[in-house]
Amino acid sequence: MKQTDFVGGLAKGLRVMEAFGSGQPGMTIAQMSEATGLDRATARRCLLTLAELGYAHYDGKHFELTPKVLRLGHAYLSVTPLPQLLQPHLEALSKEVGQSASASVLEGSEVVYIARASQKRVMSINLVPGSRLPAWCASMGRVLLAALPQEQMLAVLDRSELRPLTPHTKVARPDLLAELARVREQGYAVIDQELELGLCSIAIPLMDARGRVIAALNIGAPAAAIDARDMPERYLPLMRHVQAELRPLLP
Amino acid sequence: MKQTDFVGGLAKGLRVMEAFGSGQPGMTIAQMSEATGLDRATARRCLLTLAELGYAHYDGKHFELTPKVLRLGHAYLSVTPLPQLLQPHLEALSKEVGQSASASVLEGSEVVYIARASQKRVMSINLVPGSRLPAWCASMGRVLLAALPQEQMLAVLDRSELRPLTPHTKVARPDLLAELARVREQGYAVIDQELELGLCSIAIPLMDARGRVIAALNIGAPAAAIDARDMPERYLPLMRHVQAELRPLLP
DNA sequence: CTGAGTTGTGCGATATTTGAACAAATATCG
DNA sequence: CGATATTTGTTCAAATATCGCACAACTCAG
Repeated sequence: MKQTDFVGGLAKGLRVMEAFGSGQPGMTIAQMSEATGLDRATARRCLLTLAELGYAHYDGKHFELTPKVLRLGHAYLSVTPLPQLLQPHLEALSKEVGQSASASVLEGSEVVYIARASQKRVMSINLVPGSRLPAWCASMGRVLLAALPQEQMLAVLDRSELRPLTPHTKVARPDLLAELARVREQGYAVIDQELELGLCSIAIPLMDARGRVIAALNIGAPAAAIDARDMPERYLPLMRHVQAELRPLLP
Repeated sequence: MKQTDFVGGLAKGLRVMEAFGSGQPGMTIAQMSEATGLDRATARRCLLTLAELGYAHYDGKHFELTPKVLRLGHAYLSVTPLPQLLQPHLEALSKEVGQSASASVLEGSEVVYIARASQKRVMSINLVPGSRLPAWCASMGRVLLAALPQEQMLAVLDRSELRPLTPHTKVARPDLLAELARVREQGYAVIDQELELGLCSIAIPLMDARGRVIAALNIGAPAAAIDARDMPERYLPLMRHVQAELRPLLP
């Protein structure tokens, strides 16, 4: 890409907006400068611009994002067919099994939730469209990684920080590779409290009409409600049904 | 605000991102230029920058947003206490009454959904956090407008396009003012298919510890399931309970 | 009252926006 | 169907705005 085809101000402003996500609700200019690596003067200008446009609020000391930023995510959700198409299926599935159902896509080394029907909260973190989890230790992430060409899959693992999140987390690379091979083989992934204690989940890939994996579908349940080993038998048939139903609808 | 404290490139880029929301999933450079009023060259630079940063995808002809933009909305949702606090209450409420429950705030002349627990789809439009509806004809909007100082409330109505969305929509200004006065009086608003045929809803304001109205809570139901006139009796007690529970928790 | 930390400001150097002109692609019409 | 018209995408140099630094004003704690 040509040097002159890049709008630096936009890139910096987006850096600033993302930086709001990690930290306290209110950020001062200096904190923002620190968090983004931008010059203080630049961070200040970006923040003032966001405030002027109504994306942020400034009380003279702290800046915070306003609900207006939701417009941006909404600009994606409302015109992209995939989330809209999935949502009713997730709701039906969620109701049928009495557990939360979600769909996500792979972005870099993380899965991004694009639709979700929640039944009850079992995770400490609140998952909404836009939430992100490390791919290597989430059920949908495993499914999506397993669908990648070997080379890309390994590249993602290389970039990931394989750190145990619970005592059950598989972190050894050989274990992970074996697990991913098994996932590719059997067409589904099961996670037993690897991401968060007390949470099990099962995921399958969603293919488009040409057979390319474009998203993943999962059901999450409290470990207290069901043993992870029973999840395939209990949930897979329904999930496969949704998978088959959606396939011809995806372009 | 000082002229030099404004980053034009950021403002233009955000205009571009929002413009994706209204239209087809894929936008050409010329369409974007048209939609934003930016010069074609500028629109192109913004789009290429977004593509370079991974917020958009470019196939040589059409640009479309990627799920990465969800990060931005998520930056708001994940650090703002209000949506997080509300979500579990909405889910409990939704489950208890078997209908969808939502929360929203006022932004300009629109309500923005900040949290939602959906039970089944009754509206043709898919509501998610970030969705917007005109305040004057939505139940939560009426509640939030009624809480505004008279002057601001009138200003919002002046800016709104009072167009009937269904045969039931109240559009006459005197009717609306009388309705808003009643809403302020009784502390709740009921909408009977004014926004969409077949949809009824009831909303109440959510106050913070100091009594300021900061958001609204609603329950939406198909007109087939319940007569709008029965909603207060059936749903208000539970909603008031949530309202009272939340009030001391809101800063 | 000091001093560390933070915020606001002015300015030269640098990078970006602009608008028109050109090239490529697509649509229109005889 | 081919030629012309129209739209679209791209390039370039001049005009303009931004960047980051250094410094001043301010705030808050000890």
